[in-house]
Amino acid sequence: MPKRNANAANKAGAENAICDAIRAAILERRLAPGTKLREVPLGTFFGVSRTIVRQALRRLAHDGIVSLRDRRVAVVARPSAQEVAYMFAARRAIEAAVVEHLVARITRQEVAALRRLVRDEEATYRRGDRAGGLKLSLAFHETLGRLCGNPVLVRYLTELVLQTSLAVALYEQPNRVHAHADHLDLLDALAKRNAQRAVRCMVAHLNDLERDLHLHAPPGAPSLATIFGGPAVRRVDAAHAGR
Amino acid sequence: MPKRNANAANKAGAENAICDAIRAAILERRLAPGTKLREVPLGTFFGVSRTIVRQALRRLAHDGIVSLRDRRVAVVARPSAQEVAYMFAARRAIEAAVVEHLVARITRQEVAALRRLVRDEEATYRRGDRAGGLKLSLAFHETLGRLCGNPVLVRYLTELVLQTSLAVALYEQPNRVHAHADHLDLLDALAKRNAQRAVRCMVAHLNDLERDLHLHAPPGAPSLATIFGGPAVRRVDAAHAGR
DNA sequence: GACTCCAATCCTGTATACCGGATTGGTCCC
DNA sequence: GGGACCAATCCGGTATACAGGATTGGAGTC
Repeated sequence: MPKRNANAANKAGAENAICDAIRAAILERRLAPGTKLREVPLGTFFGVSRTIVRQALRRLAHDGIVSLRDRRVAVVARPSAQEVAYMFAARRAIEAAVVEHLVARITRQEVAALRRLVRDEEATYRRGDRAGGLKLSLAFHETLGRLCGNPVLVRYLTELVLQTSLAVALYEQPNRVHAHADHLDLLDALAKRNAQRAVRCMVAHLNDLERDLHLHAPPGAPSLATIFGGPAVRRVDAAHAGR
Repeated sequence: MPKRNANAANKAGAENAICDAIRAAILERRLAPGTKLREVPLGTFFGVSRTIVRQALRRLAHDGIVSLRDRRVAVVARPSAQEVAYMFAARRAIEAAVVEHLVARITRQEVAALRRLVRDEEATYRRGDRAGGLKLSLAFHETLGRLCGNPVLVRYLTELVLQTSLAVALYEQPNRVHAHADHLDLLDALAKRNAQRAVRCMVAHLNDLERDLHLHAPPGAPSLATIFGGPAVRRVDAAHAGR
């Protein structure tokens, strides 16, 4: 919960606070792609000057979730279909590496904990809480990363998970169902230390995720169609049927 | 060549100029790990204020080649042995992915160009120009990245190549010989579209590179031993032999 | 003679002032 | 009535001023 901490905030960590708040807001779909991020209002809200906000925005831009065109207002990134393809390819590479590392070093306890996480995720989805389920799903991937023990891979993975999350927000099909089985299959392979199968599971899982996006259809406009629930042309056609 | 462009510089690209200059200086071993990077002198040299310098340093810190402790002067990063191990592991993952992508899409012309590059590198080394050879060796890896066509992977690769370069500067053995054969083997496998062999070549190549570092021995001090050509203790012992 | 404590200086962190381009709303013209 | 031009305002880019912690050289003491 991004609480207003105007005067109580320690100056030092303010930049991290802003970054975290924006990252969280993106993950939780409270910040849609294309949303403007003005420096002064953000600074006022968090009780710091533009300097700090600017640093935070720069960092987020480097992480690929904020677009920082010259002399123009910063906006939440709206990756093109092409860019989404690239980031999924990169994510396959990174997560495959994570899984390979993990096969050698994961413990029974960790597998058990992950299984619990997946079951929790499944239950949350079944309960109809899509936002919560999504968050747990991401937590699954990030936990895998942390367990693999390589901070460099973790950094890249975290970055890509965030960007991917943005991509999903932009291109997802509304009635999509999340495949929980994928995660369990992967855990099975990990538990049996079957590297090839584990990697194949992970890659297949990410392929599914990507395939379920519809990367055609223009994200050109700020997705008015998404806002109003369907292609605007339909409605106009219906209203002015005689034309 | 980082030329002083104090007044002639366009303000806009100054930050990039600083980043590029520092990156180049690190690659060419003109900036040793641990070197202090003070904001004011840099700003004076490049004809901009601390604001720009600070942004550049921040970016380089994000890229992992500058260390930015709080309230202290920025320094060129000196990765620990542990961190070096992590970055090599990550680099193996990324470059393996690059090679895998490349197998499917590389053309005969591109292979030929790469072969020329390797021969050039070999000749440069043989001529005794170690700096030039190193640069061409890095160019080989970056060219592979660019040809693979995925900008995300290229970004990570570039980052890791730079960091690795820093690691080599810190831990290399002075009498090391560069193995040119590795690159040619890799090109062979690529030309024959043998993905498995190509990946194995690349991984082996990076393993060799890492193994030839001596990651023991303290990089704790700014490496006085390196500066004076040998372990300082020896000299002291020799001078005060009776003690 | 060497170690420690202290003060002057330097350097970084943050805020803010100023400049110039982008944006938007109004007005004029077609 | 619609579209294009223009001006006022907003907003981001850069430099700079100010504050506080780090560093270093010197003086004092054991």
